[in-house]
Amino acid sequence: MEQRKLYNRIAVLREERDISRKELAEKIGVNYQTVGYLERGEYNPSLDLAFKISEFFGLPIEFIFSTKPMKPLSEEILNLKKLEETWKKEEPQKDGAQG
Amino acid sequence: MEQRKLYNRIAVLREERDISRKELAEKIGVNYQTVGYLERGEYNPSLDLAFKISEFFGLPIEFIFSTKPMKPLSEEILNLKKLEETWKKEEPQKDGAQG
DNA sequence: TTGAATTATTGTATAAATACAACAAAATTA
DNA sequence: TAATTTTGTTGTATTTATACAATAATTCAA
Repeated sequence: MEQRKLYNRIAVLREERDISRKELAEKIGVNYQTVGYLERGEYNPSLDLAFKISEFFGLPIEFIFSTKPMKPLSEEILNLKKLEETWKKEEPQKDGAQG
Repeated sequence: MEQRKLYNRIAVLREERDISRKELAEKIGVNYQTVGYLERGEYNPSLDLAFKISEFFGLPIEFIFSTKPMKPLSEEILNLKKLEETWKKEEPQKDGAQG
C-alpha cells in the first residue's frame, strides 16, 4: 500500500513535558532512534505504536497524528479563544442576575 | 517491536452499512483480503490505513480500534442509557415549567 | 438448485516499520 | 572548557504489513 506521509506533534508534546527522545522511547518500549524517525516523518508508526504514544501522553491519536499538516498548538489556542469570545457575544449570560 | 494484537469494530460497522469487505477495500484503496486479515486480527494496520478506515466511516480511530477487547456496541448503548437515566434523576429539569 | 458473490486459507513476494551499530554533530551540563 | 547527553545520518538485519495468486468454502441472489 502506498503510504501517505503523516504528521505528528510528538516533538512538541515532548518539549512541553521536558523529556528527551530517549526517555519517551524507554517509556513506550522502542528504540530511541525510532522516535527520531517518527518525529522527522521518515516513516509512519504502526497503529499499535501510535496507541502507545497516545497512552503515554494521555491524548487521542487524532490529536497527536494527522494526515494533513497540523497547525501549531499556539495557533489553535488563539483560534479557540476567538471562538470563545464570539460565543460570549451571541449568547449573553443565562446564569447570574446581570448581563 | 513486539506487536500487541489490536481489536476493531470494522465488521460491525460494515454490517451496519450493508457493505462487503470488497466494497470497503475498494473505497479505502487496499486489497480486499487485507480487510479480512484486519477483521480477523491476523495483523494490525498501519496508522495510515487506520486513518483511511476512520475517514471512511467518519469515526475516531479510538472508536474503531482498541488495545483491549471491545464491548459490543449494543452493550455500550445500554450502559449509556442507564447513565442517562441516572443523570435525569440527579438533575431535575431546568428548562420547561413542569418537571 | 445453480450461479455469482463473498469470505477463508495457504503460499509467495514486496514494501514498510523497527532494531541495532557506528559515527558524527549539536546541544546541554558541570 | 571539557564531558556528557541528545540528536542526526548511514547502513544492515529482522519483523510486520500488504499485495497478489490460487483454491476452497460459505453465503446470497435469482
